Amino acid sequence: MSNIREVADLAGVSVATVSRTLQQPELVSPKTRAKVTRAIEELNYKPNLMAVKFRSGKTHNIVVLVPTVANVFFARVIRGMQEAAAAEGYSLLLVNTMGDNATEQIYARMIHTSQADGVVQLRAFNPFSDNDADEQGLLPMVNACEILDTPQCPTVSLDNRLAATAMTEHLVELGHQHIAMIKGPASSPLTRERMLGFKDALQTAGLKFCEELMFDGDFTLQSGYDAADRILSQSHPVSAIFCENDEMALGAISRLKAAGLRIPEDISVSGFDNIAFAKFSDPPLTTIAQPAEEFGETAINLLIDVLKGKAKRAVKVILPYQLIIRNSTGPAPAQPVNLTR
Amino acid sequence: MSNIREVADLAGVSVATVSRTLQQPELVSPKTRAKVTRAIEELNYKPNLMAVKFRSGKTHNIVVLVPTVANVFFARVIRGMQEAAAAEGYSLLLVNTMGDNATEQIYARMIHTSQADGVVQLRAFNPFSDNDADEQGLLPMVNACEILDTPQCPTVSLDNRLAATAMTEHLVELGHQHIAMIKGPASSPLTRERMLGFKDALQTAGLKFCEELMFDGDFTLQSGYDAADRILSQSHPVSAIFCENDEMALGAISRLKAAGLRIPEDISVSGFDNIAFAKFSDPPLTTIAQPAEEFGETAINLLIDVLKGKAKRAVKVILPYQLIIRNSTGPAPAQPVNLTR
DNA sequence: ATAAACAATGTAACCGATAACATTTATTGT
DNA sequence: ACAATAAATGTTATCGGTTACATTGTTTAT
Repeated sequence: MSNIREVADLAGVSVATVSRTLQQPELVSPKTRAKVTRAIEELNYKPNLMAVKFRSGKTHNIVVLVPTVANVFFARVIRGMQEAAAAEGYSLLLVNTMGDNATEQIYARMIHTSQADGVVQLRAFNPFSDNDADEQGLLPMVNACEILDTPQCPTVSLDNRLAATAMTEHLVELGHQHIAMIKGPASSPLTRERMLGFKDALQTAGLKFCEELMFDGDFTLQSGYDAADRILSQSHPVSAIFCENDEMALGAISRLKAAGLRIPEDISVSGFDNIAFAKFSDPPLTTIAQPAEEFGETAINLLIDVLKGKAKRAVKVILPYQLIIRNSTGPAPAQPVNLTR
Repeated sequence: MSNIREVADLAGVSVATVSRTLQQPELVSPKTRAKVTRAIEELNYKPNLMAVKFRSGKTHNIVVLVPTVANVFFARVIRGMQEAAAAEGYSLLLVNTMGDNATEQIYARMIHTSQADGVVQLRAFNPFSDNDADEQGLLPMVNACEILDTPQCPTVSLDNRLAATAMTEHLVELGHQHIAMIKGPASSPLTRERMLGFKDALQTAGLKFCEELMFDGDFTLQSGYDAADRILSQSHPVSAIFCENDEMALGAISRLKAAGLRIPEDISVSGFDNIAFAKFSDPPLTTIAQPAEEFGETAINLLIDVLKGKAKRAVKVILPYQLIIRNSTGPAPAQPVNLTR
């Protein structure tokens, strides 16, 4: 692999001239430029960007902490990030953290070892909180999707509380009075926010909130299936289930159908995220659409602003949601269906 | 950010000693080691890995060309790669190429600019074929999942032809004689291989292959839906549809149900990949399971072997498939159902 | 006691590009 | 024609580690 010196020798100029030919060609005479260009081609010279990055102290790498790349929603977010990063000449170091704090800390530390310039965190966990407590909020990080309670960095989020309220109102308008909820992990702020929105709507509607109708899940299909199973074997009446994401909704529907229930005639089910599968499920899923790609794009652009020093750290972007009504939700049955059969 | 020289000064030793304390502590006396360690802690020194990578010429980065991270199957492959890479101290530079050749060439070239050590390509396209034709097969690349026709590098694949034969035999055994196929893009070798396997099985069973029953798709839900739509509006009898992946199968099922057809009583549908949704669809999908994570893991390990110079380039790993029979396939109806109603 | 062998540490070149500064060459004005 | 200025090019320190080689200090063997 040839280096800049070999090119300089072959072209009969100095290394500075070669460097200038590539960086500021207008400073080099056309004659010299031609010589250099020829030498570059002859040697098939490609600048060693590792050297450039080392010297400049800018890696143009961004570490992205993703809880699970296998999640369809995150896959869309990643796509948005990818495009925004490419447009600005940045590369993404994607890390599938499986929600493991230690893993996130390790990878976030790549900015300390000069392997990356900044971090995008898609989970409500501060990977720097540990041993760099003092530096919190000063490190180039952007938090998107699932937001920290007291973020010191720019954030990109949805108003989950309001979105959950909108969904709940939709169910209430259909006449549902006994609404169960399949939640995400208790540790997730998303879950707390969506639950608050759910409660808000119930209160407005004059319905009472029932703790026994809250079921735990972990955003996977299987957990939705299992939660539905628990719903079927308890005694409270239920005419609708508000699931905190589409995967769990689809898992729940699978279990409800296996029990012989019709959706939405016997029981309504709603999701959250509007993943591609939502439109093609049977019945198509009522859900909340999030601008996933825009989450990624915005997060990356904010981070790049931070890196360029031209962003205020207090930026909090809130993206719009959209209630998508399909056929998995319908009017509440005249009288509660017996779930345990 | 402190550097090795500051540490050396504070500890009262030379930079070489600091370096050795970190790299080969056994060469440093315990007394000195303690001094250095203390200085490192005091300054919160973290080696600049960019400098290390630059000096060593090894980036420990691997470029991964993924057609779409949004594809659930690839998401699993990525997860496998991630784990294998982390175990060996490598980072992944994930690139969502959208199947664009130019994009792939640009990113693959990162190994020329010393930004990455090797490439994992998940598509049947040689990103080096362009202007580096001479070097083909000499560059550190591993091709997985969708394989080049004449690969010059190690590959990891499934025997797609045999898997498709197994699936087709399953349908034939159920009595299906009029089997349609929803294919992937014609450019994909996967499609060619699976079609060959499909033909093999038909021939063995003494059934004739019918070109009119081949429908194009692009591995997305929507394309499966659209293809099913075309199947419904043509005149040949069809009692089963072999879809080349699960997404298209789920899309097709959605359309068939909308037409009032029962699955599998009226028409059977099979998929390929066994994504998580396959188990929870209605009906659960008969499909071919691929060890997705193992694809990723094997690809990364092969590449690392290549990078270490201890792998022969002719390695071709073939991973096992598994026919998963669920309820989307069933006995062929006694007499062909009228599709166009 | 002294040479030989070994352990511990230091010195400085090096990786490849960039850019501040120095130097040479060309152009302009009078 | 010659100084003044501008344009083009060259020289070299620098980024932060690693490591070959040199040097100094400590044991061991005879």
